[in-house]
Amino acid sequence: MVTMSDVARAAGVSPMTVSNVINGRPNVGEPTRAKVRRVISDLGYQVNLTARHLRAGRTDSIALIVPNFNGYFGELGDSLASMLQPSGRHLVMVSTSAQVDAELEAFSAARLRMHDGAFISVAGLSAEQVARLDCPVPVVLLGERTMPNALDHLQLDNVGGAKLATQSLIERGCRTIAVLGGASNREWDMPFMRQEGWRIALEEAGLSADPDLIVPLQHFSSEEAMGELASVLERRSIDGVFAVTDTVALGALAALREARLSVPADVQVCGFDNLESSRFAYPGGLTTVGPLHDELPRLALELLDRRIADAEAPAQHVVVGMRMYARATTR
Amino acid sequence: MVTMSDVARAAGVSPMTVSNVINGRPNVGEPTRAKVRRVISDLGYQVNLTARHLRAGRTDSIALIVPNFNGYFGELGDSLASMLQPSGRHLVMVSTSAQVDAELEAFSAARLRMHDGAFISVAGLSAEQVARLDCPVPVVLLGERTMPNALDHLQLDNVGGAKLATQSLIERGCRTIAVLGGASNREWDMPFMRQEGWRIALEEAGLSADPDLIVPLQHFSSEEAMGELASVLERRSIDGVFAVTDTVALGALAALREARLSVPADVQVCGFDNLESSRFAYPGGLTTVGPLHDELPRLALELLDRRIADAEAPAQHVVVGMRMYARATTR
DNA sequence: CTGTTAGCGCATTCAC
DNA sequence: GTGAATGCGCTAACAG
Repeated sequence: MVTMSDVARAAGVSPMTVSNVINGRPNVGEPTRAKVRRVISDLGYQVNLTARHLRAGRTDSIALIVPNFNGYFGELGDSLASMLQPSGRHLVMVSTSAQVDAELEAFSAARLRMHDGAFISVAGLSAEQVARLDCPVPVVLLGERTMPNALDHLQLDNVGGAKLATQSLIERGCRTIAVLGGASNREWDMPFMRQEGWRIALEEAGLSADPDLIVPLQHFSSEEAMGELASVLERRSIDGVFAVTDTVALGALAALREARLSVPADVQVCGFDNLESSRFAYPGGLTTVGPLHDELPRLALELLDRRIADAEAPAQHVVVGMRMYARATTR
Repeated sequence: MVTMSDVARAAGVSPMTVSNVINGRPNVGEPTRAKVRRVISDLGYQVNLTARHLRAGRTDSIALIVPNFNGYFGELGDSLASMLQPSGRHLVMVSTSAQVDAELEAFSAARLRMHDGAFISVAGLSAEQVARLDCPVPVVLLGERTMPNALDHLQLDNVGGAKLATQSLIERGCRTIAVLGGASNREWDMPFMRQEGWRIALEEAGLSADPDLIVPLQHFSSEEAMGELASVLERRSIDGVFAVTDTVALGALAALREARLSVPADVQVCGFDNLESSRFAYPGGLTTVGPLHDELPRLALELLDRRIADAEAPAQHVVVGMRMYARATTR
């Protein structure tokens, strides 16, 4: 491998001058600069980013650490990547496969230090585990869960969004609304918060939040959702489904089709997330709730850049408002 | 930050002994090992992976460099990430936003050297540009394009898959089949190869490959696909659509719905990729072609591990066979 | 079993 | 405008 010293020797200058040329520092004479440039390209020299990082402490990379690459997080990654482009930084996405031990490792100080900053989305860790995290670089939490600690935190309005979704189903005539992907425990995690929104909306409308209509899921996949809703449909009749994610809603639509129920005539469906692909779901787009387009990545980047600029700034907790995207799975 | 020397000093040993403990090397006495372990945890020490990389030349990370995170590549990333888990390696995904300059930078020796190996999916670079790539670590090309060079290369059978898709539409009665996302030029890139499969299938069946039925796309998004197919439907009638990706097919289904055409009665649709979510598309899953489940990531990892084991092994070009997944968008 | 020496490739500091 | 010295934190090779 060709190093900076090799270039320096070939150009008849010191390594430091090569470094100055590469980093565009001013105090190098034009002839020297040109000479060095030539040698660099002749030798095909490229900086060793690892050595630079060790020495200068900068990587120009930002990490996005999430439970999986597909669906919601993939879209988020694409948005963030394009937003980082102008500043010359790179987004690298890392998946924890939604496993607690993989999360702990990916969130470790050692791994975080590989980047200039990180967005981390916690799936399995408890609030206490997150509070114990040692973050050697600026970190913004993209959280479903409520995180009682000193990190910057961007959170979707889970309860509000779920309430909005459920209310719109009620307004459009639903009376028996299942929550697909409801809570399997009492923790304030994503399923529980979205279920809370469902419960509150029902109760405010004078309807009862029937526990029999809470359908917990393990993986929140379309396939699992389809199967679980199918079992519900075998034992009782419903006229609305609030799916806790758009991916889950996709499975719900499939189950309803199998059961020969018409959407939105017999059963109305509302999702959560507003995925790009949801606009193209049958029969003319999935009704769903979500933040304004690109609002979440924009705010996330603002939080991170603020933290990078001032490591001592007080931690901010920002809640992203949700709005309705009424499409064809509701009347 | 606490370094290895800090730990060594506090434990009354040399840095080398700390290193030996951390890396689980055998020749450390049990009492010393225990002592060092205690100090490490007391001080909250964590290895500096950058320094380790500089010194030892190993990162335990594999890069997956792709045009975007969403859809097909997101699914691929999830598969590869779980396959790498057992060997203790981590997948990091990097997006080039499908831009040529971003691709050149992401594929640069400097960036590749940050990892123990890389899977790279070329979107914009020409074969000559790829041939000039300087790869300082093992690299496997995941390519649509035919790449005439010395790198290991895993390629979908684009022509064969497209032919299979088109043949199945013909067998099921289609006579006027549009290729949505066809070629906009004469290069052997993904759209051109899939269009070739379409052309060959038609001609083998004694049908003509009408250029008017070739619908080029720029971004291969559902939205663009929907708009472009809508214009086609305004000017002529068709009874089949071969969409060059499942994402494009989703847009096609939406356009057909808007035009009040029934799928599969009036128009049949076949995609390409077999995305997870395609199984849940209306009306009972999208008919599509794709490799066997996880065959592509499995073969890709085999190629990479072979290359890691033997840098001098001859380059392999592997073509992944395609099969039909007949679902409800065809009769 | 443990310690010493040396250096990975770069950039900060300061001298010329 | 340019160069020499120094060290970021770690580990390979060897000495004891």
